[in-house]
Amino acid sequence: MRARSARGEETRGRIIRAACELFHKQGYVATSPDEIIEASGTGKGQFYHHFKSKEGLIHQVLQDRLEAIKAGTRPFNRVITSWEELEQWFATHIELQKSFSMTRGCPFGTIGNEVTEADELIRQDINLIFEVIKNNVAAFFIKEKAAGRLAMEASEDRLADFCIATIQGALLLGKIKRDSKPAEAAVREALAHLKRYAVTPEQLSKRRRSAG
Amino acid sequence: MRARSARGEETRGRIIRAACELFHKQGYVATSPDEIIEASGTGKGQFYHHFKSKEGLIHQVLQDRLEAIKAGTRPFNRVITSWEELEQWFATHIELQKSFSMTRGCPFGTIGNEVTEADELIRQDINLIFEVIKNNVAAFFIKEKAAGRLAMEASEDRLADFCIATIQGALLLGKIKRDSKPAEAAVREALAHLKRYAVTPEQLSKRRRSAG
Amino acid sequence: MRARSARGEETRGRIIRAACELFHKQGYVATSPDEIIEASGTGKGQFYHHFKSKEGLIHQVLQDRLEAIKAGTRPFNRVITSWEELEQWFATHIELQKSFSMTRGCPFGTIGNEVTEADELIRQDINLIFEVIKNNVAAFFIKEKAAGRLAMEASEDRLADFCIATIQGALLLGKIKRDSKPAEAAVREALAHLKRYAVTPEQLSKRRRSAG
Amino acid sequence: MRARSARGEETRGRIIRAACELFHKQGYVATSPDEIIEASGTGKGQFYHHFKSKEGLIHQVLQDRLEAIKAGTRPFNRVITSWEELEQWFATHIELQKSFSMTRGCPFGTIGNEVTEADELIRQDINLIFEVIKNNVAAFFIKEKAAGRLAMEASEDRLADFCIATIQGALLLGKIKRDSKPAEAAVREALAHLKRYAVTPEQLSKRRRSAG
DNA sequence: TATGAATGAGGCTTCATTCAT
DNA sequence: AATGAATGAAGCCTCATTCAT
Repeated sequence: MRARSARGEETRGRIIRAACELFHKQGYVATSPDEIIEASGTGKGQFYHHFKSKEGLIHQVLQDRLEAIKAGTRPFNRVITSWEELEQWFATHIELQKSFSMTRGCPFGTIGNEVTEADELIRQDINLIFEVIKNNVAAFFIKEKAAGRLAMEASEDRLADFCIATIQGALLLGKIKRDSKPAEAAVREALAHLKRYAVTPEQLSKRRRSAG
Repeated sequence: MRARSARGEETRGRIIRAACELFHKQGYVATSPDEIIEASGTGKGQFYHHFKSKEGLIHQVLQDRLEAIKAGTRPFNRVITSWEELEQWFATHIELQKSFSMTRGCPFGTIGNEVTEADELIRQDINLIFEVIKNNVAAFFIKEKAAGRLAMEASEDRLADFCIATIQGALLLGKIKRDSKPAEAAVREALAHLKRYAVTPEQLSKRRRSAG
Repeated sequence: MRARSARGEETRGRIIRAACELFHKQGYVATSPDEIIEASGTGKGQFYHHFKSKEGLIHQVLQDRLEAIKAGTRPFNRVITSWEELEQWFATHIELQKSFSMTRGCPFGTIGNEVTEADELIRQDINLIFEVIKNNVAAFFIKEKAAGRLAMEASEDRLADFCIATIQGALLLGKIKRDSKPAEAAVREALAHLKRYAVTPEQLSKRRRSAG
Repeated sequence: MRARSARGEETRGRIIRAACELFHKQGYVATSPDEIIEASGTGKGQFYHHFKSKEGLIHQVLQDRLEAIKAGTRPFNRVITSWEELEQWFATHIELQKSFSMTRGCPFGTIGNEVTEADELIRQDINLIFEVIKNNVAAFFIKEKAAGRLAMEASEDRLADFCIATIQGALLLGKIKRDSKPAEAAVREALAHLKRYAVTPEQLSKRRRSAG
């Protein structure tokens, strides 16, 4: 594939960023190409030059986000290596929400919530993003289990789903109530639950001894 | 105020029901008055005869739902009197979702997720609905605690928020994945957590003895 | 014709008064039956019970005004018997306009200005009203001339048209400028003109002497 | 700002001209965008591409007229240099009205008559147009006075307001009566009044001699 | 690559009127 | 006489997209 010109790439990026911001703010259904064009400071033709349709743009926006998530540079998708970092993972989401005065939910949850049976492609894009995020969380539990620091009865997969569900639900609650407390309460309980699966060093050594 | 004529009331009801169904299916942003009019088999003017605007209709739809919830007749807002019923409360939500082939989320979560800063009135309506639902869940925990069947350190309020968040997140996840398993996984973990706060009869009698 | 019931007559009157006020404020094109119904505190059916259509109502409103004008009770259509009263006739119009903070024109001029070729009936109603008003003004000039107090070369008819035109133009100007000064300036010049036709008592006695 | 494409400019012009004609014929309240679109042979979107709203279009139409008036090319806003031309100024208005079989008033008066408190911007546009027209008339009186050909007691400003009011009133009367005679009568009286302020050459030379 | 003109379907709402009670 | 439900055309405007330059 021929490399796009720097100029074109920049315009494309501006459109994607403007769209991303607007989708987070008001969802994609409520966001019109005109609004994105206006916000990105481009012309009408540029929009359809870079994206074949509004749906195509949404796809590209999500691809873009997926890449960023895979890169793992953002706080909420950094590799989790400790319980503390898991705690931070939850906290970061709520901090983001607070930074918008509790008026927005999760950027991906917002989009996922909007999809209908007609938006199958978008659903798959969102699904992929959630898959990657989930795998990141699951990886931590897998690693912990492998190290014997997680109770045998814990299902890493289930715990990851539980994490995703809790944070999504917490953010939705926060947005609906315009209040961070219920979101924090939910997260607190979720963490309490997760930590019960953690095997402490003492338990671990005792277990090893008896096993030995 | 004099009672509305049966004729008008029926049309109004048809519009509300059609709207409710469409909002659940595709959200209120993506639903046009025309679509509701078509679905309810009314004329264009009737919509604006009964509701002052689309926003007004959304408000009425939510008022209507609120009344139904307060009445407590639907499975997901019936009074919860046992752990089994709590479990059922979670299950009912997922059953509803399954009945729509996992293509929809929670009717209220869907709406709540769509609200922007411009829809403050709707946000408040949704908030009220969640408040009522939460109180119903919280009431169970309060009752259990009063009976000494819930650990002292459990916060009934926080547990209720946790329940709401978990089920909302689970339904959203289920919709995005078009799969009930992750939703069920999340709910299973949530229930496991909640039950840890439960005090078993044996524990209870032991505790009473030592207290006596 | 059977007399209408007092109750019905009252509703009819309320509608006419509300319509009259709204037509003056914003013209009849911009005024909807709904608005009139709302302002008169009636039901939808009453409107079409008393008037066969919006146009029919306009006609009735103008008939109503015509009667009032013929009765000659309002300041701006009282019989004019002196130059002072003519001056007052002009002033009254501008005072009315001032009482609405210069936001409205003449109630009849406003309607007359709106008529199109499609509103032939309304045009005739308005025409009749202007005819009666004009005749009232003309009557003064006729009386003055008959008494020898108006220059022979003055055409009573033309002067009356001139009065109507001037006051209508003045009120329109006042409304457009939201300022009474230009309206007053126009009226002042008009009066200056009219008075030049007046024959003073001295001129009159001199003329009589020479004629005798 | 870069010049618009010839293509766009032409469409825009067609819309403005169609609107102008319709506003004159039936006022702006009674004229719908659809009607203008139809008359200008454009598509629906073009209307809102070129004008931000119906009100925006009205504003542009008036701006357009204002420019034309300032340019002074049309008969009714050409520079007035003699009493004969002033007479023509009045006559031209009535001729225009006659060309429409006495079914229309002044294009600007019609619009000015329709404005309500909600149309403040339009009112200001119309006001500006009347200001320019008035200044043109006033300029004649100012010039005449400067040349000593106008009575000292004449107020140029007041006379200009008087001219505007008279012609507006005359046109309204003409439209309401569908007859040019009352309008002509009013104008004839107005001119008679104005000419009384004129100082004839004989008076002028006599005055100069006595002053010398 | 870039601009914005053009298109027409559709979105939300009001209009004027008629009908049933 | 009175109420308000019903109707569907129309009003103003935005939408998503394509086309011409």
